[in-house]
Amino acid sequence: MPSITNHVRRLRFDANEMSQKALADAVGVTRQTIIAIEKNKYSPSLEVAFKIAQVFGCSIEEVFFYQ
Amino acid sequence: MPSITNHVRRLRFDANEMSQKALADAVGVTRQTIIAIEKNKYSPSLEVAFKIAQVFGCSIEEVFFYQ
DNA sequence: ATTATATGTAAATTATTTTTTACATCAAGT
DNA sequence: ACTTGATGTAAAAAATAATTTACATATAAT
Repeated sequence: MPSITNHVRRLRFDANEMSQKALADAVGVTRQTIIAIEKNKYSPSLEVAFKIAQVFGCSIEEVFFYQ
Repeated sequence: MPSITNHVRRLRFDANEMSQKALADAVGVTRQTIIAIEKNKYSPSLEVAFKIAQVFGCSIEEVFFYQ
């Protein structure tokens, strides 16, 4: 139960309905990792957070929200 | 060997010579975690990254650098 | 001289993140 | 009817992050 929320799913749909697998491939992780992040099962490592933000062309703070 | 560098040590000295322990306490981790991050032994979790940035009053991107 | 604070290093353990594998349902297209 | 792609769920294993503990050196202050 992480204290960090995120807009990954929203951003994924905004990004031309990008699929979980497409995002996973773009980021370089497995689909399970994307699912876990979207479902807030845990929050990602800083490296994965950077990569996700990069794929969506925004800053970490625009994707992930602390508190 | 993380592909992320950081300015934690620099920011710590800029912040009135804040000690490793003072930063660790402010962030809510142990001194070993701060040491590991400063020495680039590994990069922190997203949560710890957010807290460190918060302590220094800046964004994650001003503390941590991807690539 | 001794106390206190800051830093350095190291190693074992615990906790968390990520991968791997597997199978399920649903909808769209052929 | 069948195939394909997208999503959902689950659980074990592997990888990485973080804690705990311990001891070392150095410097500054009393």
